[in-house]
Amino acid sequence: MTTATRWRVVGTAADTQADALCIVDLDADLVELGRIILPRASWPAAVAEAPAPDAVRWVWSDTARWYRGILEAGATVARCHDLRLCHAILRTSAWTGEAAALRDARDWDAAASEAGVAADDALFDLEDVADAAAAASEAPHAVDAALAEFRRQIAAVAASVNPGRLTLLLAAESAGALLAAEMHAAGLPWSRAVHEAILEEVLGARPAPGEIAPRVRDLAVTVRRALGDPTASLDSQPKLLRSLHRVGVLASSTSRWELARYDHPVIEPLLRYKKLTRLVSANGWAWLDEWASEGRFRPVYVPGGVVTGRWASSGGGALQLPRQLRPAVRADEGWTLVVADVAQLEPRVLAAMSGDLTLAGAARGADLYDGIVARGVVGTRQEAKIAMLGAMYGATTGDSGRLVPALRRAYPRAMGLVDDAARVGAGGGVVTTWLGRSSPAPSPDWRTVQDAAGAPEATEGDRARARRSAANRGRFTRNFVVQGTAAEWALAWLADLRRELRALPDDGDGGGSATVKARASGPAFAGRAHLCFFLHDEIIVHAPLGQAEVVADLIRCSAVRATHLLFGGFPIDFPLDLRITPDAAKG
DNA sequence: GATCAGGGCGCG
DNA sequence: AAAGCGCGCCCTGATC
Repeated sequence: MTTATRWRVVGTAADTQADALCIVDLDADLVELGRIILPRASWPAAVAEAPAPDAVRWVWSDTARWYRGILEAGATVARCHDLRLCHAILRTSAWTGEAAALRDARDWDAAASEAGVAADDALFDLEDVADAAAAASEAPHAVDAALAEFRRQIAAVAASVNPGRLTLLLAAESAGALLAAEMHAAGLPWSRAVHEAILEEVLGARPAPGEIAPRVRDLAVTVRRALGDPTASLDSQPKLLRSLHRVGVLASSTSRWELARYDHPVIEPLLRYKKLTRLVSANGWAWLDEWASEGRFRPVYVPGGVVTGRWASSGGGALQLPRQLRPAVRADEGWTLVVADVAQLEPRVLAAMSGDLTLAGAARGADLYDGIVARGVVGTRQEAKIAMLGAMYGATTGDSGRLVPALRRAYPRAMGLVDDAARVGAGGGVVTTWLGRSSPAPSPDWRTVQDAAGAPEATEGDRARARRSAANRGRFTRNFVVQGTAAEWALAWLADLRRELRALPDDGDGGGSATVKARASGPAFAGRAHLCFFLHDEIIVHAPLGQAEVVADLIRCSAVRATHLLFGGFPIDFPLDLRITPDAAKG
């Protein structure tokens, strides 16, 4: 039996020319087994040809930086440990042990991922690294810096309050980093023709550069007529507001929901105008030209980009694609999409993490809100939804605030968890998700405001300000525990599914156009079902037609395994809405 | 000319 | 019909 290498740390090599890399093999106890130096050009090959690739966990400073070249070379890796992302988790987690050493490692706080920077920069482009600041930002990428940080992190987890859960979190976060890079490389299949057809239907024919789309222009005329001012500016909020005031619409803002309350001939065309100009500027022809080429939209995902642990995105508004344009997400010929989203992810997560068996009972079956109504807690599904969102967001007024007490009576454990989180946050404390991600400590400014309110000479204004900012922070921490744990469930789901999809056989049947066209997904994914989109509680898998049913089963099984991984035997369902469809239009 | 904050709105 | 969490992006207008 051979000794399986568990960890391979990669970084730039010290004391040599800048284009040399070093790989350090470690055994399971982090004992160094050996080092190799190689030229950077052979890095992808070194990965692709490593023995027993699925037994290796690569340890590197930043997934976006190290993985891109591998993907371009047509290879993938099974597992990694992303030091930058794990550092960010561990240095703020309330559970971390021996955290002082991590906090002293300042290089790692500053290290920004390459994911967000220009994608066309060459890997390891050190040519103009002349000044100290740039050199410092390179420091974490050196192999010995990476190795030292890795040892600090392993020690911090081992000495933590809950090493098991933190280990899960770091693994899930790192798997997410791999997936983010892979989905960028694969791209979301995007039909330019469908997108153009939608634009033309809604806006009219594509205008010449500098011109305004026909429907927008016509609507602007209508709106200006209703305003009694042929030169009124519709795109400047202050000017539009003044124009509205002149015709008797005394709104305090020009937001849609406020304008909708006024009865005036200008309102209807104005709201339509706003809708259309939004489509033009956010996802119009310019977007199409910039973001959709070769049948793919390639957003830059930013794992860990949100404090709660959700992903963010950069460029193209990947996480804000309007439902209107979803039909443009279209599988290649011979392929299909498997689209799955979780019904009411956050309240289900809340039920599980609070151990609220009553709420978990209401959640059994397809619709949690119907379950709440069936138990007589509130009257309608809509009320159940509003009440639940209000409870998780901290609503105090309106219908939502009025309905929350009913929920509190029916589900004291679940509501107690979010109420506690709010109380802790309002008092300046830190809250922590199920797997160990903690909210940031309050800012010095926040503390100053609270302290000022406690001083003897404080005014009523000081106290009101402090109450307001305490309540704001309470709503943030209230939501943090739920949103953050939901993000953890989703990551566990993704990571498991990714592993399952990797095990599928390559559909390399050479079947004509299907294989040819799917090449847009890049060499690593051309013949095999792969994840191509992720949005908080929804995934899309791009799959060869023949694998669709298998993929659907894998998606369901992964959800079950993710639930078990996080919540053990606690009886909570996470039902999926799942469909196999050539396009991602929402029913 | 570049940058920033606020309003507004798309997504969950 | 609504006001309560987390984002990114576009537009405008103010400011350097």
